[in-house]
Amino acid sequence: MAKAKTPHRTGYHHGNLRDTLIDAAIQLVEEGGPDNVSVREAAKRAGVSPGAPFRHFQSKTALLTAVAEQAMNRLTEAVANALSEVDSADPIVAFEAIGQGYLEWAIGNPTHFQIISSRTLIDFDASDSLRGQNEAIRRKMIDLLTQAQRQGQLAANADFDHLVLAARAFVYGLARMVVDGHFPEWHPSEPPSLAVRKALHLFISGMTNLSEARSQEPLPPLSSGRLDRNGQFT
Amino acid sequence: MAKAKTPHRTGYHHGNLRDTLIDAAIQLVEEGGPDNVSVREAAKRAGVSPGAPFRHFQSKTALLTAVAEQAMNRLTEAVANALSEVDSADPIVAFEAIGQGYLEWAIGNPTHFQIISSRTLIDFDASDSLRGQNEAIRRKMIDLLTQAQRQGQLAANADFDHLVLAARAFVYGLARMVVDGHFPEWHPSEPPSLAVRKALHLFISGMTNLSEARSQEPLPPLSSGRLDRNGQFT
DNA sequence: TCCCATTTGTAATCACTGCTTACATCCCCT
DNA sequence: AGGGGATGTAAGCAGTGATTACAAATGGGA
Repeated sequence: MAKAKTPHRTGYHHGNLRDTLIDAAIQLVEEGGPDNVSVREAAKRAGVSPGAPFRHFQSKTALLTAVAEQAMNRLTEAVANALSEVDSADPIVAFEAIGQGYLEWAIGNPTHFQIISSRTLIDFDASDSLRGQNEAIRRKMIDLLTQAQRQGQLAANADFDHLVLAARAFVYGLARMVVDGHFPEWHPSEPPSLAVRKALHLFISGMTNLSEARSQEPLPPLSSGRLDRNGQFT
Repeated sequence: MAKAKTPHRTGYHHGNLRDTLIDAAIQLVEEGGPDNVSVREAAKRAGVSPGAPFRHFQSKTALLTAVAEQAMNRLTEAVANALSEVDSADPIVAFEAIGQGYLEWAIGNPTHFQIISSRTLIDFDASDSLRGQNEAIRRKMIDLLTQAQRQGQLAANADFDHLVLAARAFVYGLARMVVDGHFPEWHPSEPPSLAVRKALHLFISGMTNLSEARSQEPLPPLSSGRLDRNGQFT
């Protein structure tokens, strides 16, 4: 946990308000999702006036960004943990483990997942930490695919950029479906944690068996009509 | 558009406030996303007092649900349109077209996509229309996969449930990545509309070339440690 | 040791939100 | 013609993020 070493409130001054506010915000997030966080309530829980937090955070967004950074640390940790438990030299197995670790964390921490995935609740671009950890995961994925290619598990002309994009989109989509509550409509018959593992395994299987022939076929044309901003074809 | 046939305001009564409010809400959504919608502002634009909308919508959620129903109509239309333009008997081509139509609509109408995908802004379960149209698309996907199987394009023991789940997750994930603004981090080199098409094609290729052997391998084990609600392994 | 600038808190206030209640007005049906 | 139900208004509640002027505590230099 975000150890807030509070040196006892001395009366007027709090002592460690910044960290205490982050902890309060985390608590609020866990109780009722990102929308349950209000600066006032965080201040109240820290035993402080409603205006005090703004000495430490320029805005509510800044507070939630601090929460996101902690959440991202834990996600990175979970992924690293999943990787370290792989007892195989097969890079594809490791690749799948990343996805599995990501999904387990997202499903186990849905509200934190929502926060790090949002670009309206937090200021992602302003955080070196958030951008850096995200990029680290992406690099690891590319590394593993490169290894797989060297070992002949991927076609020599495999399209890494789109492969990584596809893998990320797939895992992100699964996580969001669970978190957004879309599972009842799309897969009611099984607990999400299990269905997600099976789907992931299916995806990895498909990825490694891409025949060069079909994947090199020309793309189907765009729909002839263009979409206007109301979704109508014109 | 949601033709609000307004029979002239007679002075006190509005005449067609319900539809007018929906239109105003749509306008607000298009201007600044779902968060830009406020009941008061919709009322103001309809030229009516702040309390009036509550005669027609029990809550803000109910108003947004009405917006979602209109958006869903257009999504269904876009998908149907994409399907009708397929000039091939290959069910896999049609399957890809559904994904392509979905993605084009989502990218072209990001805020409407956000609304129909949310389960907090709207009351999805309470709307027969929303549930029905969603289910119709899912059925169509299963139909096409069934045809593909009959024609030998999918393994005889193909796992339809998880295949449809995977396809849906993949397309949903791509759409959300675009809409949520994750593309700069994951695929900065290309316009999303193009990258998305390529990734989709890659996914479809992988799906149809699933070797039975690998996809029937046992699942890798769950991470040995369990995740607590803070994302820590215990 | 004292002093004062800096840091960190308070109090009051603003504009905005969703929503409710009591009351006014108008339309339509008998 | 008139009354009942539908639809609007006015006023107001509690809660929000954020800003401002002011007060208190802290700690480093003389």
